[in-house]
Amino acid sequence: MALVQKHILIVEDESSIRDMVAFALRKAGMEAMHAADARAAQSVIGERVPDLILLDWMLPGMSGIDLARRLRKDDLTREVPIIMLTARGEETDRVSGLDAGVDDYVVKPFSTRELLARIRAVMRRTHGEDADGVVELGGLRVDSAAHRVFCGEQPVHIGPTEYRLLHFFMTHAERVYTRSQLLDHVWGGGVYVEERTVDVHIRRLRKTLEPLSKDALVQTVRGAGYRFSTSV
Amino acid sequence: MALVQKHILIVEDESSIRDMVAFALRKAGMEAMHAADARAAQSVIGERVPDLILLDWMLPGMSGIDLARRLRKDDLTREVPIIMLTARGEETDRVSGLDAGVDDYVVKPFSTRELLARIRAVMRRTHGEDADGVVELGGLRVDSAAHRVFCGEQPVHIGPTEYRLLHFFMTHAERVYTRSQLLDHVWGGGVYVEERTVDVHIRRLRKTLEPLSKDALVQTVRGAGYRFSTSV
DNA sequence: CGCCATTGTCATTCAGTCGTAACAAAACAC
DNA sequence: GTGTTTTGTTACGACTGAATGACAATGGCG
Repeated sequence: MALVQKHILIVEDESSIRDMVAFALRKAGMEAMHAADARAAQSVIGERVPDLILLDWMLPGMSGIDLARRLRKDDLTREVPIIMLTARGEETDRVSGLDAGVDDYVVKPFSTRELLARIRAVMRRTHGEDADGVVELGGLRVDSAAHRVFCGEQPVHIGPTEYRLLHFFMTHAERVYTRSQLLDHVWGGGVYVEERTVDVHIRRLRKTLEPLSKDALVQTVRGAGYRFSTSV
Repeated sequence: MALVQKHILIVEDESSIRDMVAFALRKAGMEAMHAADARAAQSVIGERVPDLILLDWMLPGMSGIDLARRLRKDDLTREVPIIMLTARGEETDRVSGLDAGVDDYVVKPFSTRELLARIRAVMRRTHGEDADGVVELGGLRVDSAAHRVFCGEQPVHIGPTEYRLLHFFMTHAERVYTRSQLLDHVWGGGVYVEERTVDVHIRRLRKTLEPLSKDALVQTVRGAGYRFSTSV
């Protein structure tokens, strides 16, 4: 966090909030980018993919949720964590937000303290991937630059979807994700795929990890979803 | 909340509001301290640092905002959550308040019910269950993000219903719940299930806690129901 | 074009979990 | 003490959700 300055994009139409957040972010040693609506956001993202996006729920034109969904569809932005800014009373819509693959929520009005805490929490969670794009966890190593997986020194052959799934898991370990969330994060939002398909790819992922006896890392949480965890 | 009485400081110049709030707080089992202006507030805080501060926006002399800022600077009071009381129409100024690190807002006129709800929410957030929803009690840890239970570092295998039951207990400890209440809270209202079913799940919960010798946390209150308590 | 890898879906099998009833044990009232 | 009420415990059938394997469709590549 201290070494590499994180870039945060704020998508918010109210300039007062935007300025406040930008000020707080800069004071916390992050680089603040901003956009007033979805269209502007997309152009900003086009120039530089931010490390995290703060997204207002209600936006003129395309809504925050729609933008989130769109971002999840794009390979370039699929992995960028999104924190939604919602007004009080909109919390009831949480479900649809989580379904869109949003990482967290902050309800307005919020303190900059809370916002920063959430940002740090999400980044910690999403962390793992260092500068070179190498994640190492539970005896596995994913090199996203080389697009390869290693177990120790031994390279592991893995299919494209299983690779993305594993990569997502390793950068979001110790947390349950529903099938729907996995579809959003790994497949990209708005894709028309059966939820049960996730099961199959979990199976395939486990099968490739089996000969390395690393299949126990992918855990089933009955009634909830799946989890990647280093503790049995 | 029930064990340790929380001290709440009300900084408000209108005595009518002050009294009403103080009355509501005491009825809710909290200790109310009060001050009419910033200077008085600081002297009260000097004697005892409260667990939460209710701060009027407009105060004679130093404004609430300034006081909040000052409290945030002091190491002793930096972590004390602050809820701002604002008159309607001042909401536009929210931004500057949020920047001062205020945790929440209540707009006058407010109901004591809403105020209490906000107080509890802020306390839950800043104190016990915060950020990702980790509850720790009696040597057990429930991580709702990971959907997991730990005893120390050791993960505990637990079924879905037992998990929900334990989670409810740990977030509502030191209090008896009837079987009917447990059914409402853990099973969800409108489900028709025999009351005695609760017994069975209590049994199952105890069984999974037994090998950790944590089963004594789940206590029977004859004629009333069950209770989760850290004291034997 | 034919081959192979990969993908999504389905049907089937499997395993875990649930609620209930039945009986044993404990606590209580008298 | 006895009788009654309340709770503990176990076993079991029904059910749900997950694992698995097979299959057809797709698409890249030589």
